[in-house]
Amino acid sequence: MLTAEGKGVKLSVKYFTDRRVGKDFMKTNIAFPAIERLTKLFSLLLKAEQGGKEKISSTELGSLTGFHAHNIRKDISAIGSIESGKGGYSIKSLESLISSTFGFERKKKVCVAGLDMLGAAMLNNPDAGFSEFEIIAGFDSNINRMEMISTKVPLFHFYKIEEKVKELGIEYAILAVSPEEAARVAERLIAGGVKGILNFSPVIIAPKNGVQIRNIYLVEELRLLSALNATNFQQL
Amino acid sequence: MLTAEGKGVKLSVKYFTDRRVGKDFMKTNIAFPAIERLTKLFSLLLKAEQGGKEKISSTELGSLTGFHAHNIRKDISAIGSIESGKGGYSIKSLESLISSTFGFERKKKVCVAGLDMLGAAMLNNPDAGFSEFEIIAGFDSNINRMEMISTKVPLFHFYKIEEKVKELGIEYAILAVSPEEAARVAERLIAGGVKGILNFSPVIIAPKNGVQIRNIYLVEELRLLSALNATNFQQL
DNA sequence: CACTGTGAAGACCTTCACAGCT
DNA sequence: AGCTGTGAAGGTCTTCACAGTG
Repeated sequence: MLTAEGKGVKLSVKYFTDRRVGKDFMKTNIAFPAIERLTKLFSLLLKAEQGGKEKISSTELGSLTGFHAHNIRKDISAIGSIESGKGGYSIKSLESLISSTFGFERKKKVCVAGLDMLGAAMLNNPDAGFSEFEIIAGFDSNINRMEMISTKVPLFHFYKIEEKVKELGIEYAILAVSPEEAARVAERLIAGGVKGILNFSPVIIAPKNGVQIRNIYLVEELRLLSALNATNFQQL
Repeated sequence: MLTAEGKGVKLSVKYFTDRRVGKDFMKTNIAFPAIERLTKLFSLLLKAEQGGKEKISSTELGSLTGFHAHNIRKDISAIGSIESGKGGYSIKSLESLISSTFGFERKKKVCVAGLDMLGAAMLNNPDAGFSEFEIIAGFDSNINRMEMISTKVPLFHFYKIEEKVKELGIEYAILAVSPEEAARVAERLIAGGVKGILNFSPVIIAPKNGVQIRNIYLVEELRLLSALNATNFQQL
């Protein structure tokens, strides 16, 4: 719940905890880890709802996700309060609280840049079709490769990125290109106006002008797993 | 990124502080976020070394990664101390400090389970070849599909997972199967003795008996990007 | 009375400031 | 002089405990 506690600007390096709304600074109490957890809960709720369930308690959610029930309640109370009673939260209300807070109801258009095997696999990812994300374009630099890909999604050359991203209203991009191309292609996507990039290329792309970036680098993820083992790190 | 999974216990090398985990107090020294950052630094150092550089300062590392120099120095000092002088850390020494702490020198065998487009792309990932990870087997349930895949890596049916993982000494698995198969296949991999799973299937697999798991779910990653935008969240 | 909601306490992580080394 | 190394301080996030609620 939003409290109108007047507070100064705090620019911590990783987080803005205070959000400016109009003239006032409103404490949102919503932290990055909380956003991550609530996003995971959302996927879980969709599944539970399909199973015909109507209510679910923080304890149940906890054992399904591995998060502590305490933490889940706190996260939920940070974004609002909802119908709850004997068996816990109403799944429908919780779902719509999360989706309205984070804008999950709205459909969003996505493109894939880089159509080697990994990119082509993303282009045809069946899972995206069941979500609010719609993959509506693919880009590559290699005409021959593009001709060999079988897909219903229209494909274009890299030099059309800016034009098509604007024209089609693409908001998010999945990037799967060679390390050499990554920075240049990312810049074109940003110039076109995407708001976020999921980067699977083996290069770190730094966040820029409010464009959200997630870098997912296969070898680094494997290294992290092995580092966790080497230090006997125990995930809860 | 981090991460909600960052809960846990660690074995320490030097200075011990007590950390509470459940009811127990365990010794701890190196934190999850630090392991993540050091892993990223390692990839970066490899690249810098190829460029012929010999020394690098914490400030330089900071601007390349977006981390604060303070934080980087602290992370490094948590795992040991090394040759440093005028221009900063010796790249070679820093590299070998990180790799010996986390066991990155040792070669590790990896398999891919699930050979639809995404899995097949992982199987042929050229990047893995330049790392300490070697992909030496693929598994699937569909014989026809397996015959259509062109690769040098030997492929087997799911029912051989336990046998082959043991026989070949496979330590890590990349999982890219349907949501229905995910849990069963993961159990077979664990029964065979893998120590970590990188799960790209649209299902959360919970960590179990010290087997490290990273769940990377395309739609959820896109949702996180859009949630960050919806809350005006600013990354560093 | 089984559940949520939440201030307060505490664990954890980052940042700071400066001593210490080269 | 330039850079690292690190206790201490300061933020952030999680956990606790119990009040509040249908």
